[in-house]
Amino acid sequence: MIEPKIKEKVWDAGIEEKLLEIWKEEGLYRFAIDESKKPFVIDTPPPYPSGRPWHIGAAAHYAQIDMIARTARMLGYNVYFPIGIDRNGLPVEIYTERIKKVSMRSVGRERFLELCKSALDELEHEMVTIMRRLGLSADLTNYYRTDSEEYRALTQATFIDLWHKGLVYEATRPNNYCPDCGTTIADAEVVYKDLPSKLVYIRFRVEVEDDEVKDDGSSHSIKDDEIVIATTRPELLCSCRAVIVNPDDGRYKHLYGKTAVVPIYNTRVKITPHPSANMEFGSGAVMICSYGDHTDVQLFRELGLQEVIALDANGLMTSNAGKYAGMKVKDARDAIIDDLAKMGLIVKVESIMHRTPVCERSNTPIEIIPMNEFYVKQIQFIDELKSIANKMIFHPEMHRQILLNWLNSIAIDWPISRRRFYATEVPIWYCKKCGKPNLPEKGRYYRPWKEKPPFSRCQYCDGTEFVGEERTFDTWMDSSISPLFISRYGNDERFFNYTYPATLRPQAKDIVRTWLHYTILRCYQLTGKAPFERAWIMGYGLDEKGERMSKSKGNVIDPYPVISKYGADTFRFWSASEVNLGYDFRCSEQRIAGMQKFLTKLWNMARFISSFPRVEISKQLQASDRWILAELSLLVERCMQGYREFNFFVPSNAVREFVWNIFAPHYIEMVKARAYGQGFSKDEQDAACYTLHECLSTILLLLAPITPFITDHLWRALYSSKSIHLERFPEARWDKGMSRYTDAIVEFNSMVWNAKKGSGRSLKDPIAISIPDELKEFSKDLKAMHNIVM
RNA sequence: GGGUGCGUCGUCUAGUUGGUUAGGAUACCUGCCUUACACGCAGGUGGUCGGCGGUUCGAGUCCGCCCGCACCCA
Repeated sequence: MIEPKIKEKVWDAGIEEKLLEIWKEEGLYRFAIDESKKPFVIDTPPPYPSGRPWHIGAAAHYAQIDMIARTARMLGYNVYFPIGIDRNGLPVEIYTERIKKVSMRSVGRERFLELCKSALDELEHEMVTIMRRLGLSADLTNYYRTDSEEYRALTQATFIDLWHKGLVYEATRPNNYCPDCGTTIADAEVVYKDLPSKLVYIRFRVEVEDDEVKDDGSSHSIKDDEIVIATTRPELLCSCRAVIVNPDDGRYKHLYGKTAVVPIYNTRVKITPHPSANMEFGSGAVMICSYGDHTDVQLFRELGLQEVIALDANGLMTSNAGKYAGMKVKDARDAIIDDLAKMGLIVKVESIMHRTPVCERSNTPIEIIPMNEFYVKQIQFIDELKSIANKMIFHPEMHRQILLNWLNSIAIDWPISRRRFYATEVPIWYCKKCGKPNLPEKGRYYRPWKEKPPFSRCQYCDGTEFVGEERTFDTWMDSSISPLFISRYGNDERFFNYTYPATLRPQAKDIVRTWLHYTILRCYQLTGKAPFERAWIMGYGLDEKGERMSKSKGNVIDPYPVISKYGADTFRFWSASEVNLGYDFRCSEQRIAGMQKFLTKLWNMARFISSFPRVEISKQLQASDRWILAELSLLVERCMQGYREFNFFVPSNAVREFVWNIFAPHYIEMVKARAYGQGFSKDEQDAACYTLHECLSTILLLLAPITPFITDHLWRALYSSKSIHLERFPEARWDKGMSRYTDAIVEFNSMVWNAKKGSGRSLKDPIAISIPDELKEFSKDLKAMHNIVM
């Protein structure tokens, strides 16, 4: 009896830790410019540490990004796979305020920054640990942070560039404002939620002029009519400047051009037909206020109305609201409904669910308030961005539409300044004398709120005193230049030329309108090129019932214990074989656990094959050998189709199917006796040994990007002193013609097993059965396999 | 309300230009220690392909309407 080289009966995930050490020592995944090889640059998403635990869906996501890197290496590319951590902006500030129980504006800027930093360090540690444990083939000792001086200096440098190109401007205009976060936010940061709300029907008096000259000599008299408007924002009554009704709405035709009088404030406003009034909603008559929503903003512009600011930056009513000045929105609303009711002007109040715009970070309903902010121009680039979006390769193709939809819906330029602290500072000092903005030279990191300017004289007048800008940038100003940072834009020309544009941007579906869009915009503005050739878009991880995980639902799965328990390869194989690229996927621990079985199967198959010598070449291949090699070639082709699309669902399932349904039950059983040399010649035995190893080594190579641990361990144990991760993918080099026998072989074997089972015999008992003519070539192996006697 | 995408056994899915009894995995059930593996082997239950119409000799596949889910925008 021949001893297998591999002793253990199951794959021990503990070996993974040892392999991680070996890989680190060998420096397998170091990157260096090599002009002779084509680069493959992955613009890896820097994950955002915004709470514990990290999302198991994100872990699955990063496992797949690593498969992209390993696939590209095995395709022969020089792979650059940087890792970063995104550490700027609102989410971490809100997390810090909650965890450390402080308020940003009362604790002091300097102290708040320290608290954010320590919160980030803790969260970051967890993410890096998981990425390392998953076996990410990146240099994890050398990852970047978007809040480093180097990164922020680049953000500021690119801002300074845009400024000089005339792509940045400052303007006061109505914008989304989150009273809770105390800052302007971009449309991309606004989400809509159905919230319970009151729809209030209010009577407006309408003046009806009668020009008839009366007998008594008076020129005209006033006869009153009324119109009932429906609104969810009665507290904005003071800023009402028009009432609109739908032109198709027969109820109000007689009131066109008439004047309505706003209750309480007695403002006289025109009643105008306009298609944006929805006849079915409320009374069909809508009051236009500055500003209840985006339609109001648009109508004020369109109708040339004068805005009345009803709310201030703290979300309190302004003096324009009269007696309600200083009240919070909610209190003012209640008070005004009360007063209107006393005046008999409320027709009714309905409870409705209203689609309310809220701040995606704090969940607070946003207000639209005119504030002075910096903007990056994007409207004028939309046609070019669409053409880039149409040329870029999308995996999967269907997600191109998410970006196009967003580009089609963009209505305003991008407001980039924020009234927050933990972010990259807007690098501007204002001259105290003339008030004009002075920008520093790009090159280093500036903090105008605490530093003196790097210049002594105003570039516009002879002023020598300056005041630093206090605002910071939107986080996406930083993350949108990741392809420039990783390619050392502006720092290392040779490196930049080799690595920019990146080859592929992997990312999640929910940040297409932010990260994907802003990156293309910014990099195009700065370099004139799209930042990457391909966008690879993954869905969300849901819980086992298909619901989104959230802390309040209590259905969050912590990835780390799952990975430690079952091993990284099990987790990775689950991710590859269960997650269809671009679709949302369910995360079930039970199903992850089930994937262990495949690794054990692979392990034991390798263990069995390892008892036979690897024969270099065989000239005596038997029919069974040529048949399985034909199937092997088909398998290689199928896998490579998946790998070329970076869709790991295809190769993982193809290999599993081949191993479990064809190779192990049919081929291995057919050649067992021959491999042991029982009743066969040495040449025939060699042919079996050769073929077994040929199949196993090919299977290992085909699985290497997906399960890098077990494949490398087996590769080193059986085939090489070097890592499998230095190898190329195998080629389909066997004639595929013999695969025409597959169905007949499977059917015949099944028939024999059933016959034995049906007659109560053990599988090793002899059986008298005739082999079909078409399988004549295989009869020697089949007889030995089933113990067929004539 | 509008737009976009999606909808195949409980779950993950295959299904090529429309062509026999819709294939596999997982879960479940029933037998089996057959010298790699009981984390195994063999066998089995389970699907009116979201619904209704239409085109066709024939539709999971093409067309229309509707329903559900997700995202985006009013």
